[in-house]
Amino acid sequence: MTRAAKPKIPDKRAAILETTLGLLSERGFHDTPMSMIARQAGVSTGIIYHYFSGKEELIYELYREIKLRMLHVVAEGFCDQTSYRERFLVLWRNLIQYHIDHPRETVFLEQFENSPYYKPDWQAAFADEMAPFIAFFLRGVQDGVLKDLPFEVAAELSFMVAVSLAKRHIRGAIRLTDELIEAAANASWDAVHG
Amino acid sequence: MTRAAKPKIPDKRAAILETTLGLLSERGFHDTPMSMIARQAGVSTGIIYHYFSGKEELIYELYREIKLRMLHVVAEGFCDQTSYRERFLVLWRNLIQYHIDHPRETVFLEQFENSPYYKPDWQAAFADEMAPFIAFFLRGVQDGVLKDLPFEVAAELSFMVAVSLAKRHIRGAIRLTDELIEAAANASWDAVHG
Amino acid sequence: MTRAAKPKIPDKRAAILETTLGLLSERGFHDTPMSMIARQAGVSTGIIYHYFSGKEELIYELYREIKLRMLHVVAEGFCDQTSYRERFLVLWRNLIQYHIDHPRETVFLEQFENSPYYKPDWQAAFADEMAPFIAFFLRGVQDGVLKDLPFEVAAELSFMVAVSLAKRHIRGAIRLTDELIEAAANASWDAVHG
Amino acid sequence: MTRAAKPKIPDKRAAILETTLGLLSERGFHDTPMSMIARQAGVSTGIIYHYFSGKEELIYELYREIKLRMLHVVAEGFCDQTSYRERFLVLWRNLIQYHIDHPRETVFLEQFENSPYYKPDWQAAFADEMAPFIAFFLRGVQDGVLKDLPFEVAAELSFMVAVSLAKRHIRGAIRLTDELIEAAANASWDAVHG
DNA sequence: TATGAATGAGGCTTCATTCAT
DNA sequence: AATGAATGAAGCCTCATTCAT
Repeated sequence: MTRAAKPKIPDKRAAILETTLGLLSERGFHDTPMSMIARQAGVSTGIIYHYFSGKEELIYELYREIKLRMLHVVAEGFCDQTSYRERFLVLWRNLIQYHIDHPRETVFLEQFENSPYYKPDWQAAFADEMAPFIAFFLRGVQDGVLKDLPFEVAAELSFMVAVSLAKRHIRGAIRLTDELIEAAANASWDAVHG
Repeated sequence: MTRAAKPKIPDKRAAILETTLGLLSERGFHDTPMSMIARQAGVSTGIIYHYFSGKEELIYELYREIKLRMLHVVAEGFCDQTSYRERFLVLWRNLIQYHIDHPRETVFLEQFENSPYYKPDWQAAFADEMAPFIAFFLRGVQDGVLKDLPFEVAAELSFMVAVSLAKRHIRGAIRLTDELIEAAANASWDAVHG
Repeated sequence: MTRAAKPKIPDKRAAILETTLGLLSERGFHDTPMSMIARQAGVSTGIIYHYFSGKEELIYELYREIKLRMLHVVAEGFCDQTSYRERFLVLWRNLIQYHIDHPRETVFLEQFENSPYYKPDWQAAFADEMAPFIAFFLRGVQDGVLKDLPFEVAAELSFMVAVSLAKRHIRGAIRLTDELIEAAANASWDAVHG
Repeated sequence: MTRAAKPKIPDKRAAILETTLGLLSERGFHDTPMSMIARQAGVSTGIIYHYFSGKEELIYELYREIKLRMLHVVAEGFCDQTSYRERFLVLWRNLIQYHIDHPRETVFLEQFENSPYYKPDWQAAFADEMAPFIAFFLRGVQDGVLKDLPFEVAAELSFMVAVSLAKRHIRGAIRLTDELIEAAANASWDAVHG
C-alpha cells in the first residue's frame, strides 16, 4: 500500500517487452504483428506506441535490455585475484550457462544480430560493460599468457563459441552435458592461451 | 545448334537466383518483394512462379545451391595423404577464404540459418558433402590426434570460428590480414587437437 | 480580489483556442491531433473536453470568436454621416487590413469556410454584426449610388476581393503596398457603384 | 474489335479519378478513405497504388487534370480580333459557366487550393495555359484600356469574382440568373477597365 | 478542475500470388 | 514461356475520446 501509487504503468511496459521476447524468439520479427503482441500482453495496440515510438524501437529496446542483462550475468564472479585461466573459465561458463538458461533471449539475440536491421554501431552502447573483458584480454596478451590476437578475434575463438554451442543445444542439434561443457571450455582456453 | 536448345530458359532462372541473392543479402527477406526481384532481374513477376512455386521455395533453392557450392569449394585440395594438421588447415583456410570472397553469400547464409524459417532438418540434404569432414574428425579422434568431442562441438570450436571471423571481416568489425588468418587457423587447431 | 475570482480558468480556455488557431492555420484540421493542441497549450488532453464537447465544437467555437472579432474590427470607424464612397472605402480598408494583420486568422477562416465541415447556415449567427453592412448596401441601391445587385453579389464583387487579396499577400503570391491597396479599393468601388 | 486490345487499363485509372472527384467534393480529403474510392470505383484497393504512388499523388493528379481542363474551356472563343471588353467578357462568362456547370470540380478546386497540402508553386505547371490571359491583361494596360494593376490583383478583382459567385451559387447561397451573371460580368469589367 | 494512460476502430499502404492475354 | 494488371488480406500506426485517479 505504501509504494503502490501507479503500479500499472511500469508493468505494462515490462509486459510488452516480455511478450515481445517470447513471440519474436518463436516467430521472428515479421511473423509477429504488433496486434499479436498487444493481445498476448493483454494491452491495447495503441498503448504500445505510448511506450515505444514504433515496432523498430520496441525491438531495439528489447535488444538493449537483454544484452545488458546478459553482460551483467556474465560478469558475475569475475575476480581479478584469480589466474587468467580461472577468470577465462568463469566468463566462459557464465556465458554458456546464461544462454542455455535463457533460450528465448539466445534465439532473439542471434536473430537480431544477423538481421539487416542490426547496426554494428549499436555495440558502442555496451562499451562500459565490455570494458573489463577487453581489459582482461589485453593484459593477458601483455603478460604473455594469451596469444597476441586482436580482441575481436580472440573473442570469436573463445567466447563466441560458447554462444554458438548454447544455440545448437537449444535447437536440439547437440546435447550439452556438464562434462561436454567443461571439455569445450578447456578447448576454448587452448585456442587462446599462449 | 547442339548447345543452343534452350537458350534463355536457364538464364532466366539463374538471373532470378542471382538477383535474389544480391537483394536478400542487402535488404533481408522481408524487405525484398517479389516484384523487386522481378524488376531487377529483368523478368516479369509471373515468370518467377514458373520456376519456383513461391517465395519460400525460391529462397530455399537459393540456400541449397549456395551451400552446395560452398561445400565443394571447401573440399578442394582436401587430401587424405597429408597430416591431420595439414588437412585441418586446408579446410579451415578454404572455409574462411570462401566466405571472405563471397560476402553476399555469407550474409545470406547467416541470415537464413538464423531466421525462423530455417529448419535444421534441411542439413540432411548436405549429408553427402559433409561426410568426408565428419569422417576426418572421427578418425582423428580414434587416432588420438583430435580431442574426444562430438563432431558438432569440434566443428563449432574450429570451423564455425572461421565463418564468424569472415562475417565480422565483411561487416568491417575486424580487418583480416593473411597473418591474422594464419594465426587464427593455428589457434583453431590448438582448440581441437589433443 | 475583485478581479481574481477565476484566475486560471478562462486562461486555459483561451490558451487552448489560441494554440488551436496557430496549429490549425499551419497544419490544417486533420494534421492537428488533440494531443498536439494539449501539449502546445500546456494542458492535459482531458481538460479540453471540459471546455469543449469535442474537436468539432472546439473548432467551431474558434471560428465563431474569430469571425465576430473580425466583424467588429471591420465596423470600426463606420459612420453614417459620411458619403457612400467614404463609408465603402472604410469598410474595404478595414477588411483588408484586418486580414493582412491577422494571417493565422485569415488562413484558418479560408480553410474552414471551404472545408466540408462548414455549414452555410452558421452565417445566421453573425446576422447582427452583418446587418449594418447589408443595410448600407440596400440603401445605397435605393439611393441610386450603388448598382442594383443582390447583397451577396455586390459583396463578392467588392469586399470578398479584399479578403482574397489579403490571402494572396499572406501566401506571398503578391506584395501589397499602400498604393496598391488604395488602387484596389478604388477599383472595387468602381465595380459596385452605379 | 479493332481498337480493343487492352481496354481496361486506361478505364481503370480514369474511373479512379472520376470517383475520387465525386467523393472528395462531397466529403473532403479526410473523410474519403482509399477503400471507399476503390469500392465505389469498382476496383481493388491495391490497384490504386499501381496508378498513383499514394493518396497525395492521386489527389494532386486529379487537381492537375481538372485545372487543365478548366483552363482549356475558359480559353474557348477567346479571339484577339475583338475588343478588350469583348474578350474580357468572353473569358469571364466562360469562367463562371464552367464552374456553374461543374459543381464537383468547383468544390474540389476550392477545397484543394485552400488546404494546407496546396503548394502555390504548383501553379507553375499551368504557366502555358495562363500565358494568353496574362498577356491580355498586360497589353490592355499598355493600351490604356485596363487599369495599371499587377496581373494577380486585376485577376482577383475580376475573374476570381466569377469563381466565387459560381461557388456561392452551387452552395445555394445565391441564385444566379442570366441577367445577374451579365450584370456581374459588367461590374467586373468596371472594376478593371481604365 | 485536472491529468495522461488507455482504448480500439479505422486509415494508408504493401505485397505474395493469380490469371487473362 | 511470358507478361504485368489486378486482387485483397494483413500490417503498422494514428488519434478522438474516456476514465480512474
